[in-house]
Amino acid sequence: MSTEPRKYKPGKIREHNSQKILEAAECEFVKHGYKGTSMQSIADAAELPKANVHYYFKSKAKLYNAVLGDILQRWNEVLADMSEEGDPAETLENYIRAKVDLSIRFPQASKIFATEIIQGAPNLKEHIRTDLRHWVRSKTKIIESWIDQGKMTPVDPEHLIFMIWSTTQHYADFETQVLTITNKLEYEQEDVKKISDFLCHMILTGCGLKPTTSLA
Amino acid sequence: MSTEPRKYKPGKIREHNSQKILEAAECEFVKHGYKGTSMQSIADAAELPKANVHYYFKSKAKLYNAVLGDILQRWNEVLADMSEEGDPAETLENYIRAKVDLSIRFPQASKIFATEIIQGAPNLKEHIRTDLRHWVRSKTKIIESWIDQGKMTPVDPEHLIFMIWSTTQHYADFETQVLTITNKLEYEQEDVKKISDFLCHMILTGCGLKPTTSLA
DNA sequence: GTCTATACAAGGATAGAC
DNA sequence: GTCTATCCTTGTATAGAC
Repeated sequence: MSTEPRKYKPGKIREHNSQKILEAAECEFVKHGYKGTSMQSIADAAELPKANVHYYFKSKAKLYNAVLGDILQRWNEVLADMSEEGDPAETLENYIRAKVDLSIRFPQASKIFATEIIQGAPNLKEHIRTDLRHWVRSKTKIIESWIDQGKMTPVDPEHLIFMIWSTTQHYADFETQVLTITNKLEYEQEDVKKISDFLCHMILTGCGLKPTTSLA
Repeated sequence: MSTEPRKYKPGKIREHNSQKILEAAECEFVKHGYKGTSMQSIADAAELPKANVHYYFKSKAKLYNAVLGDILQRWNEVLADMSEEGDPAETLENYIRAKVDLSIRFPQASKIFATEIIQGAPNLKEHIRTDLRHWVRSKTKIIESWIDQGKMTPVDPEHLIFMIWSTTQHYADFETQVLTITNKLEYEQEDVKKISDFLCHMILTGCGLKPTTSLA
């Protein structure tokens, strides 16, 4: 009877539940870290029995790695297409704005990534040593070529990248501190613009470049 | 017999053990977060029985708060004496160098502080809302007065402070990532100088100021 | 595919011997 | 003051009913 006219397609429920679990897990891992998070609390947040979480993700470690994978994927969408022929000011500004945007929109992702690295990157060390290092190498080469072409002030390209990462991600990771100090409940559109404009001004000026937007 | 000629003064052992526990706890809390750290692992790291840790610090929560207190105290040693009459370039440069120095020397303190804020600052919200906010207010006033005096470019003082915090603390919190990408095992003296020089150049230039040290 | 019931280990905390 | 033995809770994981 109830087996013939299915309300949902076979994989539909699975997909839906998996997604709910992943979102709940992301939220819990942010608040208590990997070891500090229990499968029970994830199940509660996902409104599913604990055994269900195990059924879908086998173990806590596998679930955590699934969450990390999701985050890295989102991260990789902002890979900044730089080229030696491109304009440094425009390229850097685009990258900074994209990173700020990502930090404001997905602070949780940034927070889990940060926690993972703070704790010594036990699950990401390989990714950093290979993928991320290569990405940085390719970008520093382009920045060096810009410098050789006299397009910008000679600054250390690696530290420039670290500066962009640290300043943009700060608004996600230290969200609580920033909002509390500025006496706000959440970021507004104008805050995002102000932050991006400020960071573009500071970083581009430091590189001897002229930001397209001036400060208020 | 053994009660008369004491080898150590009464409070001596207590002080020594407390210190050992605090150091061990700091180390464990960095690696696994508050909830993820067990009293057993702290006791093991301090080379004492578990019950001893409870004897000295009553509960895990109290021990964690003791660790946080220690960190805040160290933090407050770098309060940067700014004044409206002072020189912006010199003042900012001193502050940046002091912060980099602290990050390199005590990365663990920075990491615990970062983890605490990432998780929503459950134990530090009050401190941020009162002490830290007041500190920031007093500094922004001074920076604003520098701007009014035409001593520097008009940039948002709050975001300037956030930039100094984020860029300097990055070298502590994201130590693992920075070292892995730059293919190093640990920071060397010349790295510290390079980082400080770079940050001073970028931040001061962005403020329309001239760093005392030029880039290589 | 879903969930209840349960096995078994680990964690926080304390009583009480030394 | 120090530490062993123990209590009770919570955690991960799974077996087996539905």
